[in-house]
Amino acid sequence: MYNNPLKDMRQEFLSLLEGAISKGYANAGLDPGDIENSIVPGRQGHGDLSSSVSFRIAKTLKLNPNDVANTLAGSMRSTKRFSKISVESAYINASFDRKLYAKKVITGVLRLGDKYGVGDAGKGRKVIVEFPSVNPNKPWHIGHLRNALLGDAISNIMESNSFRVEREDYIDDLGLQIAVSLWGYKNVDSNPDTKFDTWLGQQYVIVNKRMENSDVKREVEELLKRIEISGTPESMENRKLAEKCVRAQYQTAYNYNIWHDTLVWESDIIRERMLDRAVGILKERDMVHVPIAGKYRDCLVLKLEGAGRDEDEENAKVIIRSNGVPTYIAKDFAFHLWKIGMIPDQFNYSVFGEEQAEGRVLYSTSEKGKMIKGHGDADIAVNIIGAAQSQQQSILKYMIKGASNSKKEVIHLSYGEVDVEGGSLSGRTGGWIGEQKSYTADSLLSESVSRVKGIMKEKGHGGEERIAKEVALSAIKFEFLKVSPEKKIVFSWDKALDFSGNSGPYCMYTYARASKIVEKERRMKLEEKDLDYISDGIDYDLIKAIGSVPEAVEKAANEYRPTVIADTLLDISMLFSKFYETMPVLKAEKERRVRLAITYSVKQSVGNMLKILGITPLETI
RNA sequence: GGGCAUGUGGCGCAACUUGGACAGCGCAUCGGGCUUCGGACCCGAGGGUUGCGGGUUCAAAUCCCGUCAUGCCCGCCA
Repeated sequence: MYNNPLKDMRQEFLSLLEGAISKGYANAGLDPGDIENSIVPGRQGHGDLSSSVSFRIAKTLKLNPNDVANTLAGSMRSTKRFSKISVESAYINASFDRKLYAKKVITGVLRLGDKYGVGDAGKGRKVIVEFPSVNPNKPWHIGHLRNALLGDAISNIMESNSFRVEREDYIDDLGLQIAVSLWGYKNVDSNPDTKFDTWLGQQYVIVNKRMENSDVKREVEELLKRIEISGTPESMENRKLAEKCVRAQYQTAYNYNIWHDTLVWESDIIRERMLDRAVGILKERDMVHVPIAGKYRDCLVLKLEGAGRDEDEENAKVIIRSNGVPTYIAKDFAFHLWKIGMIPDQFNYSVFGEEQAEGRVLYSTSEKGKMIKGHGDADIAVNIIGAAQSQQQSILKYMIKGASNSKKEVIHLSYGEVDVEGGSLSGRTGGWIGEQKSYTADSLLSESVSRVKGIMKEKGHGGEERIAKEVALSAIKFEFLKVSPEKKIVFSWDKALDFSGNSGPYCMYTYARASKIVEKERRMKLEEKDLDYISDGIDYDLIKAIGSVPEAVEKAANEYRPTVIADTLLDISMLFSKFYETMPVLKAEKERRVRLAITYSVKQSVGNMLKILGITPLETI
């Protein structure tokens, strides 16, 4: 069911080492972890796996590391999986038996197909991934897009490790920003002349300026109060406006092949009185208090580490304001307790909007829907959220830790903001609008598609819309996902529209070329004698790279880093290009069958990994 | 003032979490490959005191201390 060739080899090497060490150097006092960590992939010409344990042993026992290595290598029992174990500069280098290893990798891919790479680390556990949670009064800009792409990729990665995944989007339909938009909608303009979210976002910038007028400000604040009370006409108008905007935002999401399972509305958290329960828990655990004097008089304030003197502190954290209105973090806290099952699911759900791809259904919390089992109550809650909110998130984590005694995990996957040259993408001041093109996810996609069409034309390909779109998506997604999340990105159109080099289209091209070769072979077969025609060159390097795919998938999940997938994908793609250049497949005679099998394995691995990154592999581009 | 993140050839990044053999890749530059299975490709060359200074270690881009630079956060906003 699962296959992890490299991990198996690593484990076998580990047990060989352990055996030898327990025979000769049991007194060195090594942890099994030390030995495991000493194993690294072999460098060029130094075998396939290497261990540096001898240094460690030599150190504690005051011996010569090279002697230790030789003794260890000498006393390791021989196995058929390793063809050679040698010592070089005190490193113990193990070479795989090429034929055996190649067979294991290739037959694994042939057998598992689309499931090659899948691991079982998350079996029986559920994870909720929250992304991108854009305020419902503006379009997704490229910063939100980064969030969404990360969230989508993380979700796929977790699924590839057999976790049950619920993809969630939190809609913050309360608060000042939406009150401003609603006020504008009622008093300034309600006739959109373009896509609704874009129009509303532009209007928000204009109305925001009017807030400098104190009469307007007062009216908006009045409106805000009414919105926050469930059941008022204003709250219903507000929800309607927000839903209209969210529907427009989801057109963007669908265009990017991004989908969710659940939409959770902040106003529903209030209506369902989940907040009361959450605050109740804080009170039970004695984590909050109400100062009787000072700056925070009559507020419900969180007791931070320096408990007892919060009322003197400048930066105490308010949970409920003196006027009784909860702050954002209060609602987020309640939401998170729901995510990890500390507050039972009492939402009603209804189906939201048009159907998503592949018949997936998007449920939305709502007043009128019905109870549906299966939402919330996860073992791990992953929150994809901008680095600017790290401090807030650590307070949130502190609250959850204090309120819960379960082993459930809340992960804050923080990513660096996306800036544009000389500015930020502020929603309030309209930084996202740009000078000529807006920095929205929509315009990035349409610009990229027309760029791809141009390239296709140059190369004499048809320029089909569907293909151009998927290639453009591959470029955009790969570009964002190959950089570590914590790094900030400075966006420029030149860079964004340059698809050369380490790019999504390069990987797509690999997939298409491999597909072309393999397309006429209905059934891949591999016989024992075919293995003789694997050389010690690029063909074997390719096999090794393919063999490392399952480990990459596992690592990506452990570290919540899609980069690991992107790197492996590039690795295989680059090796395949070299292979393609130097080792003919269809024209080969004796080697034809192995090379076909290798090519098929490339296609399968690359395809599987592209899908994990949210990219659709195409056989023709 | 406190906190978080980042700093790697001209540019964009990888390797840092778990210290291991010569710091990888792409762009740009220069020089090659008559498009044989798809040239959105491949091969070669030049280009690095991994911000700086200490320390730990057989071994440091990686760990520790200090320091500098840049960005962000620190509201009864969300």
